[in-house]
Amino acid sequence: MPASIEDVARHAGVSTATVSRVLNGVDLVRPETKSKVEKSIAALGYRVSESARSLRTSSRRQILVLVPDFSNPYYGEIVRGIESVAREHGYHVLLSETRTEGARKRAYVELLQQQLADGVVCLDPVTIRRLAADGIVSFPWVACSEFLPDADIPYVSIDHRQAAKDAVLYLLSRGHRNIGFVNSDERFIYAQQRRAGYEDALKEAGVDARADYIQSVGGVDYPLGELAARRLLALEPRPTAIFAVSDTLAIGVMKASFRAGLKVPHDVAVVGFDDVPVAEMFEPSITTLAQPMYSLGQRAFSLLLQRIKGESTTSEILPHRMVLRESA
Amino acid sequence: MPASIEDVARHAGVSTATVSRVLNGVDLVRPETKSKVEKSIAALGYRVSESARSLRTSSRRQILVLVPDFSNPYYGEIVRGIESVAREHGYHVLLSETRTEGARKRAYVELLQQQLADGVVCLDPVTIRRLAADGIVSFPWVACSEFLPDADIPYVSIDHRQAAKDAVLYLLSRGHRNIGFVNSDERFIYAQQRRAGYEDALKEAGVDARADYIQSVGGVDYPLGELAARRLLALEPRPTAIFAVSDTLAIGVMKASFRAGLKVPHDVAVVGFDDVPVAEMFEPSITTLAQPMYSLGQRAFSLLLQRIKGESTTSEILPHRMVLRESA
DNA sequence: TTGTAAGCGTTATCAT
DNA sequence: ATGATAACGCTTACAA
Repeated sequence: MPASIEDVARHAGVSTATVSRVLNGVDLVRPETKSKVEKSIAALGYRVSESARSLRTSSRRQILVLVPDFSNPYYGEIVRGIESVAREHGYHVLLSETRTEGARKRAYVELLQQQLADGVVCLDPVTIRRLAADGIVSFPWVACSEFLPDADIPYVSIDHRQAAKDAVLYLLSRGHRNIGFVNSDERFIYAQQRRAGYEDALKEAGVDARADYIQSVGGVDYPLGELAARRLLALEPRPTAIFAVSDTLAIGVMKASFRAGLKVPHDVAVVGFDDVPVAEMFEPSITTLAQPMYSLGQRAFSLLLQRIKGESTTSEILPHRMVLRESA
Repeated sequence: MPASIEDVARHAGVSTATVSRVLNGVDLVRPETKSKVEKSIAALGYRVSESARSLRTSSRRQILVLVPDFSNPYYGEIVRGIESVAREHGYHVLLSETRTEGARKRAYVELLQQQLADGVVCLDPVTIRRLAADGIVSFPWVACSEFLPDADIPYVSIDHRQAAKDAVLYLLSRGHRNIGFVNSDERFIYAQQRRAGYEDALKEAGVDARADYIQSVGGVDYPLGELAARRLLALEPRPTAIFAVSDTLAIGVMKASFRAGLKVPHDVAVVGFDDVPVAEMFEPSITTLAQPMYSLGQRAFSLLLQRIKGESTTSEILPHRMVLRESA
């Protein structure tokens, strides 16, 4: 049996109220009393029961992070950011993967029904839409990376449209006119915005957008990138450059290009998105749009904390950055 | 204010004990009573307070997973396995990254001092050693992937020695005699065992082991793989094959090889370890030793659950598998 | 089959 | 500056 606050109180010859006071560093406690209590705490190896504290304060000091895919380093970096600042504020991080619809549903129900977390950072586009559609607005949650422009839900993200435009503008500046676009799932805002950015750049350069140059494959897994590239490379005229909305897709695109006997960037230039760690290591190394994943996570938690405290919040757009490497 | 069990009881015209009974599906409750209660629960939108339940049962139905690096997909897969079966058993997963010594220390202290989790799955070699050294044995925890052979701590892992031997045997069978070995940190058991496997294979083939063919670089980050390769490739005679103890290191090795103007596998064959998703996508695709990451995670949780329940447990060795691709 | 009530370990209000 | 004590919402003997 672990020591309770009462054991400490008895040992120190004070009341539990006093022990609680030194525990929480609130109110005035006479220095001598305080050190007496601290000695007893040490002597008994006492640790406060988080469960009791949670019940009493109705706060778990935990947040839930909903992640589409644990094995995607993009999300890993964001989670790192979230955790780093959560920890600073005494919060712990509960993780749920929403890869499958079943998992997503369970997570959703738990999120709403049990109060095991004081708030939620949601990285999953589908769940974000669902939360908004269900009008979940009193519960403290924020969107990160993906978001809803018009809903009243705080988010942290980048300017996807401008970022995509930057990428395509770069390709145009290198003389490319036939530029393929590999998108994930256009139901998602980030995907819509990146597509808009792609089209913005083309229009600005006076280049006609060809519908068949746009491949939306519904996800960001490697094989989907290969699939998109196979389709794109079969087109006439064949694109001389391909912009993919994630590094994983870009890798798939390159793989398919190699299989087709094409050299990157000589025969087809490839630009990715995210700048995950492996982007620098791939052969050729990947030219990509870097998102500040770690900061995205940090800011998302800060926003969430404001919501938890009931303060008003305002969404944030963080800067992106184009990283020039070998693939384009 | 969310409805409490008392509200439900009042609404249904029964006692809180009865509500609790239908909540937990225990004891006999008359079907009519049960449905009456269930109606009230639905009507009031009642959800049990996990905090109160935790306090009462002194179980949080949460486990803590200590992970060296979130952005490494190897750990991501293991965490997925852990979470999948944890969820089946009604447990939630708390995540802490132990990348830095500071984070590691904090996590360690929290692990021991607060009872915010019913148990721990530890993936971090350093923390595993520390827990063992500190004689933490009454607290329910298990090691996963890394482990301690002689300590009395349950673990799930693979036969690292045999796996490494398999890899090197394969290289030998392809005619290689000058085989470099890139290890991470030989303070860790898995690293020691893989090195032993490397030496076993050499000995079995009657090939002399050269000390300078072994590079221990202290970690598995990409740049460390490049570093190791630069050293190895400067040797005389130059190794014609390199076995690295992780795919990330293997990728670094290949990168450095390309930079040195060498072709893989023609000039230098490369074998990795883990079979992370990108191993198949790299150019050339990576021949590697696949670990059953997902199963590792699943079994680790199962073992932990046994410990939590106070049942006796026995460590498990899961099968590995060599995956032949293009790099060797 | 159901109800009563004690108690889990805190925090916070009100006295003193 | 400190103490007594009432919650917080649940589970579980024990009683009925």
